[in-house]
Amino acid sequence: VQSIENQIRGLHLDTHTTTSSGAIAKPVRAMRSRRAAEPSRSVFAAGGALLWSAVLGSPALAPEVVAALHDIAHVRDLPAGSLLVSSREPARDLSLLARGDAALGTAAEDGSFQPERSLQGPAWLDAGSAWLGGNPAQDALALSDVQLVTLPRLAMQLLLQRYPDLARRLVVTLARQVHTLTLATHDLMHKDAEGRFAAWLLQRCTTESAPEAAGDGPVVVALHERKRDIAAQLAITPETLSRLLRQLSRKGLIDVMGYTVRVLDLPGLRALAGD
Amino acid sequence: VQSIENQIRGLHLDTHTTTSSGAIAKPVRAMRSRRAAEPSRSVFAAGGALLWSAVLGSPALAPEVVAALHDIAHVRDLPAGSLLVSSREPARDLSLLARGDAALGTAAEDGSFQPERSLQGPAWLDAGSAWLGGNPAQDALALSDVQLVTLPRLAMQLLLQRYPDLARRLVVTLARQVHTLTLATHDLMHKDAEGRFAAWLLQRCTTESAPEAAGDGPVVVALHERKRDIAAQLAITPETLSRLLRQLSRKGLIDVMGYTVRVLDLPGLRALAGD
DNA sequence: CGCAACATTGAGGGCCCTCAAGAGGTGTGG
DNA sequence: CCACACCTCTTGAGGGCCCTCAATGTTGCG
Repeated sequence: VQSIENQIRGLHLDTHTTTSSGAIAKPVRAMRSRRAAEPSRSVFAAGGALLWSAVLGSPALAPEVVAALHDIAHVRDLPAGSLLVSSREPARDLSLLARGDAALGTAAEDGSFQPERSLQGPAWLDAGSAWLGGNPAQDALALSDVQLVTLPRLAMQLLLQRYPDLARRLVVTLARQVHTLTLATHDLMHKDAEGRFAAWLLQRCTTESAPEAAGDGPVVVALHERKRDIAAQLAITPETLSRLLRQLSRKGLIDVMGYTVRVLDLPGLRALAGD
Repeated sequence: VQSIENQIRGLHLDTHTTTSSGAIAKPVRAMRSRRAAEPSRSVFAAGGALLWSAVLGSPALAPEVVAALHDIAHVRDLPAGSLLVSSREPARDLSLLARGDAALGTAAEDGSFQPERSLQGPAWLDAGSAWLGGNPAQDALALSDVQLVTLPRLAMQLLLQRYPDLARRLVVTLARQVHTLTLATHDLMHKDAEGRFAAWLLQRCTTESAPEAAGDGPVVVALHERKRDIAAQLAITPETLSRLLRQLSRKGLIDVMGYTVRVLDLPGLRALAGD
């Protein structure tokens, strides 16, 4: 249980870190920073096509569909710390994050926030709750300045009627969420902390270093979030994560330098991950 | 880890139990039984309308949509123990259970099966994987003789194009699954065994005794599955579940008689469940 | 420099799993 | 009909994993 201010502050710890001395000996924290320095054109630059293909699938949407989505979308720029989705009021819109970082979790009345999952860049915040006529199951908190896009459910429903391809993509989006959540539940039920962390690391390896060109010996994973947030995602305490890092490092599976992890033994990690 | 035969056998333990002596002193196991005694007309009796409204929502589907679904649906009667969905091969169909009981979980090569969730009656087995072009995240095992319905993804996609209302219902179905899984993940991450069991009991109270007419003092919950399966759903061992039952019973929150649980203190249970 | 937050490390303890034994019930074969 | 195998549930003893609490080191900031 921690205050929102703390979580935000953590993201701005190192706005000018790469300028400092050692890039090896000291933790190189490739946090998401310096965002304000860039112009705000964002994903909407190309008329929004980039945003929609990022969240609705790669085969580009028809221009008229993009235009229609653009018509019904409400776009808002919100500061870090904003509550983007609240489980206390009925979900009337589909919501997605066009730009910035956010955490899904549970917000308490006292202002604390328990993160369960973290999101970045263009990604859905909640594509499902609006269809159920109830409240979202999770809250969403902006960890950086963000651009929030909301799609009224009723308007979206009309669009689905008109553009069957859009409906198919929404189905795929939700199916992917079901898949991800099913795997997450499975891990929580059957794997211990070590296994879950190994699986987490492996996923970071594959999704992050897509250009797996260079000698695949030591894969380097940069931790984009605070370790306590990683721990929260794995449902363990920061202390346990710290011990796990040391433990795996002692076994020679990984090499930890601050916020940079070099994976030395992929098969070994896979064995720990269970399957 | 247990053999499939054991799980099946467990369901037929008491085919003629209600005829026996004491309904109070002895465990009254209202298991799903005597199914073979009933005629096999099943949910498809009324032209399938019952089935589809059960899995796709209450406002009845248009007759032509029902007919179209019926056209593309493959219906199979399978014996207990059949593997209904396999995570070892790509999902080409949406699959649902028209009749019977099944468990979702993980099947190992040695024939053992780790259940994670149990389903009964008309219910979706897997409405999502087919859209992803990959393998299902879970296996499904028939616990009783079942009627399996599969819908080829391609044919389904054509139907979604023709009938937008059908697309909307599929979206709602998937959204509901996302909601359920999100809550399950939350419980696993933040609640201990006692809290998860309390939450499970409360859900059984509300979904089961829909006709909450009679004096709401002692709510009676009948355990439809083996306790070891309940334990598996809660990600605890049968031993722990047994101890939990005794513990809650000693506290006066519930009263346990075999497979019948009387809930004596709903507010107390709610407090244990956390929220 | 002092403060605040994060990460790390150690000590202690609680929750829950593992292992083992026993009771009760059911189906099977002698 | 009874012995036997087999399953389930229960109960106890022991132990491991991970949490909690506390102290310390490090880094960034006013």
